[in-house]
Amino acid sequence: MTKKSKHSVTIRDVAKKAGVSVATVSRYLNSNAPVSVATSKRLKKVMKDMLYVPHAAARHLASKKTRVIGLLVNNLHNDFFVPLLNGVEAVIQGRDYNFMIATYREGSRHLPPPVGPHNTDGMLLFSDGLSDEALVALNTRNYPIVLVHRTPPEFTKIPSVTVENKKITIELMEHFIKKHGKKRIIFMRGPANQEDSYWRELGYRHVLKANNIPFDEKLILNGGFDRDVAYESMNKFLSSENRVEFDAIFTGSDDAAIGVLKALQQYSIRVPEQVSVAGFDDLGFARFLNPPLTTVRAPTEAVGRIATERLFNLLEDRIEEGVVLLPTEIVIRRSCGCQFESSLDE
Amino acid sequence: MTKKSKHSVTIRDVAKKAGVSVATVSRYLNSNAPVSVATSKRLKKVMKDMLYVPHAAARHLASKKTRVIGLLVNNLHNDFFVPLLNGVEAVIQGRDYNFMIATYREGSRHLPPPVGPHNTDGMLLFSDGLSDEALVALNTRNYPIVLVHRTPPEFTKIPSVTVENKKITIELMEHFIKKHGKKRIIFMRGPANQEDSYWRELGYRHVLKANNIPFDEKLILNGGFDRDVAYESMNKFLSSENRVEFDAIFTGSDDAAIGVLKALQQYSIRVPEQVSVAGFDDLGFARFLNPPLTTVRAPTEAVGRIATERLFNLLEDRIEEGVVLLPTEIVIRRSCGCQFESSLDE
DNA sequence: GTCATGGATGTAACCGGTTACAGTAACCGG
DNA sequence: CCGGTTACTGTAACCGGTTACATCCATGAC
Repeated sequence: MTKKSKHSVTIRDVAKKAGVSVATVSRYLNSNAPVSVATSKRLKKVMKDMLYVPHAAARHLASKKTRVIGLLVNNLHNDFFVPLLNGVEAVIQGRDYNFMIATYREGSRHLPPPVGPHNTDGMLLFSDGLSDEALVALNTRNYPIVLVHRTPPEFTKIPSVTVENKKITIELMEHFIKKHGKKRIIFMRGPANQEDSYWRELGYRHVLKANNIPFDEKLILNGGFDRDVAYESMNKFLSSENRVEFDAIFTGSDDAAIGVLKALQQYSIRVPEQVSVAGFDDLGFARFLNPPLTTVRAPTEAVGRIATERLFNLLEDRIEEGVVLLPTEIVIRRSCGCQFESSLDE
Repeated sequence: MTKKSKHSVTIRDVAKKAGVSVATVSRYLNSNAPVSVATSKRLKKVMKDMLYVPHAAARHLASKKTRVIGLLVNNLHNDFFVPLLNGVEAVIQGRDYNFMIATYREGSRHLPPPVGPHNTDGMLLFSDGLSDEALVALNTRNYPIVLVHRTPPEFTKIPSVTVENKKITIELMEHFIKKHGKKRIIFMRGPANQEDSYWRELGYRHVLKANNIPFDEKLILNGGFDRDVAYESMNKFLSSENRVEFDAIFTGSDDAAIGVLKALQQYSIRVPEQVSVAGFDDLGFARFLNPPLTTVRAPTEAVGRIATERLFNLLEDRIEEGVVLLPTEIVIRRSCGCQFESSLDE
């Protein structure tokens, strides 16, 4: 305990040791003004010797830049986030930025969200915890945000990255109906207010109408895009006294599909012989489920990557507005009833 | 542009409007000194009216606390991280802390890791990017760290949370050998230096010796605990001109198992009829793979939770040292050859 | 009535960087 | 030889909080 053991090396210590002013050290650090070769070399050595690492908070305070971006999500209970995080990470890696993850849902404990202008330079928003008004407020304060799987509020040009939901759901439902003759298709909703779920439901309803199949509220379950929620929900449905007929299930997400398959299995309902099942996302495990899962491939890693790139564009004062809509495609495997020998579909 | 649009509300603005000093405002914010009821009420209102949010960097600079903890991982390419992140998140949620994720591997571009004493109050370390010496250095500087799936360097008491690997691998291999008569078992390594992989390999070698089965270097593949790496590796092995016999595969992780199953499938090798396969982790999808995957259940969410709790103990000056070793258990399903009718194993 | 005590508040230094402004020396063209 | 650049460096104010120290007042013990 010769000195305050906590006290770390500051820029002034470095400056003194190198015989220059703090300004020069700062300039060397940020290479935003010329520093002579001799001085640079000396500083480099001194910093290394002293194990100097600039104090982030001091830097942020003075420069008004945190070099941190935030990602706000409802929760992390989903394998879906792995590709998303990877997309984000891939872009951040290149820059000299950090990455803060926070969960936030409607009615969260803390009123101001854990990430925002006070601790990040910008954020990716994959959460319905913030109202449209809140988004507009952030936007007009010039705080960079990029929405993920969410449509920008009306009259704003907040950039957004999402995937095509409705058309592809229509295609998938048509496949159930035309190819497999299904008529009683269960639709599993995602979390309330989740937009993907909204669009998928629109597609679902559209198809029913187009095929003269009556809409039945009883066939709408809540899957929460979550294996556990979906499992509970499916279980409850199956155990219901006056359970209605059904011959197919669109689970809304691959993760939910896992829960559904588990429930069906426990009731000895065979897939696809008795009911068709389809998911959404095409997560890595989908092709290896039992049976291999028919699903919709969503380019989630690309979503993360593009959203982050767009955020960096904003941070670097380039203009970014409007929605980037990435295409999705149906991946037919066995769970819908198609009799592929094995899923050698690619 | 009446005022600098970027300029946000500061504590002085609040103080002025409320007719008190900044000190009082600060005390109200941190409730670390008495503030009269009347003043409190007034401040509450003023803050709300002005939409005041304390500037994190300023706070950190002055208080020497960032209220951020870091998680350092090699990469995020694995569903394994979902339960881990959830464990961490669950604990952080309760406190008023933030959570920074960074990837870092041996020989990363930036020498000082992206998270450390300069921008976090402590960190969870699930990465082999930092040498033992680096750990010791951090530790002696009193920077709180908790290791995850990594043994503390010798002579240190750095807390660590991990799972039992060796004994359970021995059990699993014994199952392959005793129950299914396997003798040519492929062992897939994880990433180089990954400790779980090291212990599992020790278990593997132990069992071979105990059963008088010769060790064959050709049966050691690199799976990287990653579905793509494992797939490539398996593919290469299978396509090799002088490929050796094998009758079982311990993939090292469920994620790798996916890649292995894919490769086997493409070579029309049937699991478990021709070869047994087992994974590790028991990720959510494992029971639904085709065939359902025999694996080892690791309490990954608990690892994340406990590690984070221990980190908070350190932050709050409570003593934490030594290894917490969480138990693992074998989950028998079909991929090893056991003929369960269906995987109603729970 | 006096003095000690504790509640409530204010003043100003300080945290560790950045950067506007200023200054010096070397160099260059005419 | 001189005025104007350009390269490099230094001084000190500033970013927005926290907190040590001081002050003031009301209360209660004696």
